[in-house]
Amino acid sequence: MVRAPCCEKMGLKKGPWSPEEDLILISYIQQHGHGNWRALPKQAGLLRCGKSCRLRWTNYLRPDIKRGNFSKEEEEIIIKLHEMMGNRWSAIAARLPGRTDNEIKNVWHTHLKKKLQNNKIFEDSNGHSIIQECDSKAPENPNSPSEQIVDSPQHCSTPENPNSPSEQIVDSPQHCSSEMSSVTDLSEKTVSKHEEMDYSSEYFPHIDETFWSDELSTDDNTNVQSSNFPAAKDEVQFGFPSSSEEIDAGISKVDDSMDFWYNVFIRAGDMPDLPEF
DNA sequence: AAAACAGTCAACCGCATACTC
DNA sequence: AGAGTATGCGGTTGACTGTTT
Repeated sequence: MVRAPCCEKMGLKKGPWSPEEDLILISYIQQHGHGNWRALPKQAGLLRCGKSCRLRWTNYLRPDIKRGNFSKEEEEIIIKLHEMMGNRWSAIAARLPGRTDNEIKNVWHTHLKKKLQNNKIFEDSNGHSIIQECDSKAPENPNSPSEQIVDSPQHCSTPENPNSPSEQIVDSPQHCSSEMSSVTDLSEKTVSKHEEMDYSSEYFPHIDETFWSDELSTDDNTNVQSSNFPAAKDEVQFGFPSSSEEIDAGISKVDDSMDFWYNVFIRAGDMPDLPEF
């Protein structure tokens, strides 16, 4: 299939976005929504490709994005979900309102992966997580009997791997308690392949079939008992639009959002003139 | 003080899939 | 049904910043 040319087109800007570009994009979407990303930059007067605009909007400018450091609870959720789903960042992001897949991916690679390593959880060559005793060193022989196969993303229940969850090698959520639980704690809860797991909602939200669908949007989390996700909805109530539908519909919440961004630019002393759309 | 190194994160790339005609 | 197009996604890159030497 022939792919349409995109950013390589001459004249299209790449690289970091300027505040002016940001405001133009925000302003345009506020007025017109983002029905067609490809047409958007031209109509908005941006020298960017649609893909770049979409990425900038979804990963940074979208007003329902929660900026700032991840809370411990959020980190725990990411770790748990990653154990279950592997690198399905968008699916993980769908469980963390206000966070983007890109952000979660970055956090995973920069903080959480290291955190897990510090807690002596290793991955062997097959992608299995291996927990090591707190006072011991990394396994020289990954097949040593003292190590336990805890989890492997490949073994998770996914549409591609239709085995029922009860048959999976999946780490129990309680292994990721607050403060990342000590390694001693982890090793005490040795997990073998056939050990019965506690999937009660006390530790983890109820998950139904649609959980595994990529199609879920962040505002469609009704199949998950969100009460188990601290810092979910309440923390992103700034009067910002909570869904793209609201934005598209031009609901008044968006105006609050614009006020927010205008203030940001004004404070920065960098308020550009907006073009007429 | 400055060079080297490490960490972080926004942005890009290319593939897969969904959608439209 | 199939070609063309749009969008979503995960992996990767590279610029920037902070820290160490």
